[in-house]
Amino acid sequence: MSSPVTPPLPVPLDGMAHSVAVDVLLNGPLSRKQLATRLRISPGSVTRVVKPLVESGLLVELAPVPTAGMGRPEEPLDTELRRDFYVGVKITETAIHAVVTTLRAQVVAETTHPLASLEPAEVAQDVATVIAELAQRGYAVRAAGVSLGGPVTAEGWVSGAPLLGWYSVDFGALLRPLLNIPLVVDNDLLALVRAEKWFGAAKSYDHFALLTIGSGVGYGLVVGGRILEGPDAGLSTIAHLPLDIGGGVCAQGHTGCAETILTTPALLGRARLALGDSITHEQLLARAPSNPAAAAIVETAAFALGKLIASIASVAMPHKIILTGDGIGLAIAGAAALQRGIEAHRDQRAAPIDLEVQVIGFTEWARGAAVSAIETFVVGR
Amino acid sequence: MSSPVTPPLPVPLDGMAHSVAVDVLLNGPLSRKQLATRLRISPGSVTRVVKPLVESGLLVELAPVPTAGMGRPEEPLDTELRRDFYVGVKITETAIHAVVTTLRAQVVAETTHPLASLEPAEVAQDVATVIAELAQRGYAVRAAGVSLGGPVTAEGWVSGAPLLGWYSVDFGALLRPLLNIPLVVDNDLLALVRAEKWFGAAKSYDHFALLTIGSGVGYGLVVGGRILEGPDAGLSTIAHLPLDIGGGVCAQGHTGCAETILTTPALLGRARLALGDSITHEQLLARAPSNPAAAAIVETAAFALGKLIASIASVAMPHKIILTGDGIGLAIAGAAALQRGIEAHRDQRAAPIDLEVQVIGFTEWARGAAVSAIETFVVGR
DNA sequence: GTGACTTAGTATCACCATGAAACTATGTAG
DNA sequence: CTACATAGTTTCATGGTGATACTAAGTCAC
Repeated sequence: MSSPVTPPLPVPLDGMAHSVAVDVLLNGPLSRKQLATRLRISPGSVTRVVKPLVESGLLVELAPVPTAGMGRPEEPLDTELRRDFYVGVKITETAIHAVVTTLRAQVVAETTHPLASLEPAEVAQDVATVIAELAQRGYAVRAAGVSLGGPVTAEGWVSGAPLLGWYSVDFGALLRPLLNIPLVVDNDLLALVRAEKWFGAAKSYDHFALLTIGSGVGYGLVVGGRILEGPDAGLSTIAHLPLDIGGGVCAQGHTGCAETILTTPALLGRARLALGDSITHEQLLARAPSNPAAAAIVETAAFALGKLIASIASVAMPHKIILTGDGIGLAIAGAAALQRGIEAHRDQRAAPIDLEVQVIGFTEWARGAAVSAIETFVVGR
Repeated sequence: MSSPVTPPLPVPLDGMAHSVAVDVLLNGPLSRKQLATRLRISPGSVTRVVKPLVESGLLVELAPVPTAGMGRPEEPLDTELRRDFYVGVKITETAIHAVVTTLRAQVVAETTHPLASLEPAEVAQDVATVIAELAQRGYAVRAAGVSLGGPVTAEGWVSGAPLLGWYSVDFGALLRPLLNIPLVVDNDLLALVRAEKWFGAAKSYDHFALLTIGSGVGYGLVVGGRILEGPDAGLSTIAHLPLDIGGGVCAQGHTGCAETILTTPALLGRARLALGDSITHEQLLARAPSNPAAAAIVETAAFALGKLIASIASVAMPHKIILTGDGIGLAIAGAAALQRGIEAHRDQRAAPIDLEVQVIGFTEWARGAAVSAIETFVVGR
């Protein structure tokens, strides 16, 4: 597992130095003057704090920016992004998707490695191999984040990952000895939330929700700038929210759960009864405009999705809701029905819902895992 | 409006002095040793910070407590509760309910004043009269909190209070000149949340939800120790959450909203169709054990309430849910059905819901308003 | 161009909240 | 009565902070 790794960030950075470094990372480039205003400290303190950060190479001074008005131009400071890199790995039931990112979570390399076995020890070996291979491409990788579908403790113990067939697996303990860099194991959905929160569409929001649809229904919530991380957070219990008394019965015996209506398997189950066994998710969505039976299936599900979004808006009161996941095509094909579903259960006096639909792929999921590492080892939770 | 008022708290208290004063208020009595441990400061700092607080009379030293083990006994510090008092006023469509509380929100006096008119200026006059009368009983009232049903801005502007018929009323501006103490106007439900958070059942929780049923459905959420106070927070938009496709139609044209099922008017509407026009809420609940028609109405509603609670648990993920309000009898009479409603839509892997049912009256609503004042002018938000 | 002006960033210094350490106070155990 | 344990106080050095005066680097008017 050799890789061109130098020690991680010089020192874990004390209070104000940490605040400055994080502010520049997340909102940079920033001049000293801007930092003083944003962090509410005196100009003198900024000078004192910034100096060692520039000397250590963590921050770099950019060329003075020509100001519009009078006075000395500002000298923006930015994070040095060519020095430290991070690996993010998303484990699915068929493959390992890995990316290398900068400290600002920009993807600079990626790879996919098919999984021959789902045996935890073998997967750990495969993940270590993939990380070593990426590091050999010349990136100084400082830490790794690995994500998977299921609740994970801070130490990397997986209580249950149904799609992988893992139960009570201490994946962190399996993988950590195979790496020579710090490792964090995270729930995949929470990792995606972290990416949106620090570097994504929710960067300027400290109160938002993320909802994913696909093989399951995923949900994460950020309030007051903090990600909700209780034991239930990785379970996506929202999948059992009541949406339709006429819905099917879920694996736990509930009637009309979100997961009996919104997941891709649920959609395909209805579609195959109506349109034939061979139909795929894409075909179902494509046929909706012309085929009444397909349209009915899509619209019913999209309407229910709107109800779910309205419920989230009323209960969690987020300022923004990001909707994404492999099954996001439903929200696009059924956009009108989705909007009707929202309106059917939204208080008319309430603020309109700021809903953002995102199409993402494996890269974004893996990037989320990299952000887990950046958050854990650099930004701090 | 004369009242025996001395200036409010000496000084707004700086950082660590404030932390110490608040910790003793909320969790006292506490010895200096305990404060050092809890606030993670050195013993010397505690001595330095505590001294002026005792000298100013805000804190008092209690008798040394005989310790179990060896060593010098601890000398507990407690908040002086006989010096500063606060008034809380809840305005309903029929009356003003007012209480005087200590700094620790213990009710020491209360009164009710019927409202002859709902004209805002006249109500303001009545509130001022009630506050003056309470102050004349010998309590040095430092600040007042007033709560009502509807969204209120920080300055006391009421955008809409349907039960009072107030729309765009600057009640703070009307009332403030009539008082000689600081005033805060608050949403009634948020005020109740504040009382639970600082001095009530949720004191040890920094993440909980409060749900009330009665003439409407009220909802408040605390996450990370902070009360959600967006513009929608006072609207209780949760009243439109979808619970039952077979429910009635609400005033906004939605089908199966929580408010068409759970509110006392909704319950009575169904009961009068089945059991006669004269039945009251109490009678309906009392008859449920023996009368199948009454039982069906109660159980259907309680089941739906359980679904609502499960939805809150899944979406907001609180560690505790407090259920209360004038219509709380439904949750008691229909306890079994409520529990079935929860189980019908709760992920089996999720942690059990810590549900607390509270029976409260006007006193508790008014006390909430007093806590609004204490929070605003003493504890800080 | 030159000097007045404006704004960014730096150097110096007094301040003060903090923790470490030594000390005092007040109890129990033998 | 002495040894000991724990609470609380005093003293003092430290270090992060803002105020202030300063330097740096530009624009603008003439």
